[in-house]
Amino acid sequence: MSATDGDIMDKNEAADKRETGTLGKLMVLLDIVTHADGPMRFTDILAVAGQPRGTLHRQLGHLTEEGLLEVLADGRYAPGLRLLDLASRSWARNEFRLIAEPHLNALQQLTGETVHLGVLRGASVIYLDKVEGSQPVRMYSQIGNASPIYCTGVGKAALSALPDDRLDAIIASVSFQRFTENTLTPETLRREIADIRRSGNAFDREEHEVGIRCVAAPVYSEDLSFVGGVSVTGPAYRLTFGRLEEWALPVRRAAESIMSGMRIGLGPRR
Amino acid sequence: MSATDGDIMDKNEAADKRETGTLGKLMVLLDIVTHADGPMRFTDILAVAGQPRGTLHRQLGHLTEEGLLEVLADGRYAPGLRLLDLASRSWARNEFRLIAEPHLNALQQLTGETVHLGVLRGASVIYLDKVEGSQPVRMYSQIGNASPIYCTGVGKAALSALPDDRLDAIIASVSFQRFTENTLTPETLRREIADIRRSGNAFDREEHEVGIRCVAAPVYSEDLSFVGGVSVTGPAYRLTFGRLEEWALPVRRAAESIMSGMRIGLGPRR
DNA sequence: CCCGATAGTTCCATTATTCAGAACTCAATT
DNA sequence: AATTGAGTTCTGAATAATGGAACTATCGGG
Repeated sequence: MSATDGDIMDKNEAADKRETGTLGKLMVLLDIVTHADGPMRFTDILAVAGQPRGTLHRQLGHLTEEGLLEVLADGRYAPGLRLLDLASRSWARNEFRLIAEPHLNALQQLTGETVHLGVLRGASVIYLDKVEGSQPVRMYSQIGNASPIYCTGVGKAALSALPDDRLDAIIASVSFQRFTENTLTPETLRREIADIRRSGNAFDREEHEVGIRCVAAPVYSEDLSFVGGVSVTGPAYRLTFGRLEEWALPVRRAAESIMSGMRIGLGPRR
Repeated sequence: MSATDGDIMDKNEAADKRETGTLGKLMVLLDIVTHADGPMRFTDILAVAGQPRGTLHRQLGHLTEEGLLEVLADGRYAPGLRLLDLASRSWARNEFRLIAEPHLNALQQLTGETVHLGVLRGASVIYLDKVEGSQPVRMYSQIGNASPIYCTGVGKAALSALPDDRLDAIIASVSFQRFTENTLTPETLRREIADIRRSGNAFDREEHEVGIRCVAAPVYSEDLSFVGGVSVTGPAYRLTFGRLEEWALPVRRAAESIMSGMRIGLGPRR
């Protein structure tokens, strides 16, 4: 009851209001640089960071010394390699991923299509793992990516596991972008969530990308400290609606296996 | 005058002496947690961090709020998902990786084996990219992983591009661990570096992992702001010594293509 | 039920870092 | 030579981090 209660007291959980002292300010800078289209010059960062020049200079210096940023030969700043090292370690040892791995492989074997494991974080889904059919994993091609909740199978599956208040909070906080003709709106999303809760499966019918469909099922821990989903994704010509229905059960089964694995693997230590 | 002149005169650039203010202290903690075998309790961290409890508590709190760490249901700390997100962004836009990608693919097509791109960072090699062959052989290699310099093809190739003083400094700073019967020692490494400088190719003859061999070639920018290498890696039964020789040239060619790509892609902006 | 031990959290005066803005250097332009 | 733009360094003043101790919670016996 202590660590988990992500109480919904604040509606304004906007990414802008941070209260993490010095670290928070530095992370804002790191975000600016990693989110940019390419390397940024000092002046470019200065313009968006809204900090005095002297201050910014020292901050970037610190980030660079720690390897979180890198200074290119021309003086521009780019994300640093230290990030890759940190991430690869955190990925390799992630408990949820390790527990899910065999089940993802099994599901991949069964379907022959790409299998994803994603987790809800804030109002996005972050992909924790993926098992591809013919081609092996291109690690960061997808893993680590943050994707919208409302138009991915995993995202919708995850949402269906949340209590209504948290669901409402998230829907309210997201701005719905229309990626394809089928992309949901807040209203249609709510209706779908109700369906998913009933059937146990979420579908993505070309809602994010034309030609891509998927079946997903929610995966969550009892205390909702982990909320995510598994999915099978593939091209529309292979994933006919019949196929989607056919694989709905196996996907659900995989999700359940992962969840029981989590109870065994994580439960005893509480 | 003492505070400012942080000239590069100090030889003792051991990883312990950081001068990055508050950020440095936090990064030490982040390293502790990401390098651990598993999630750590508060007290575990306290023991190795050597900080007062109150201080440590606040620091961990800040790291957690920023998503760099995560608190599990039982209170233990694990690396946070924010790291994955940051890394995936920095990876996707990495200039060197983007320039090298097509050449890595070509090399993979030609050889059918796994191709790596790695970069020197301090006394380790960090893998920036990997293109796997169609037959997945499970081996220790992952993007973002930091591996030892002295027993990987990419590592040795990278070393060969360095001037002697930097080479010496690195060799002196590394503790040589014996992974297999063939793992090099400081002396044999120096001899090999000389060979690599002459021939343009580095080899790994089961020096890191039994049954795994590789051919590599150095890739570096003119000003040595980028020092790394490309390699073709595979199981010993396929990568006979004859094969290694046969692929030495194509690997060198790929390295050269990447370097000329770097001159075009990165040069003009300097 | 109470005791002691272990684990984690909060408080607050002290101290060290960070801050902001101006002054400075350096190089490219006119 | 003078001007602009880009980046770096310096300073007292403001702020955030520090560390020690006091506090709470949880657990395992006796």
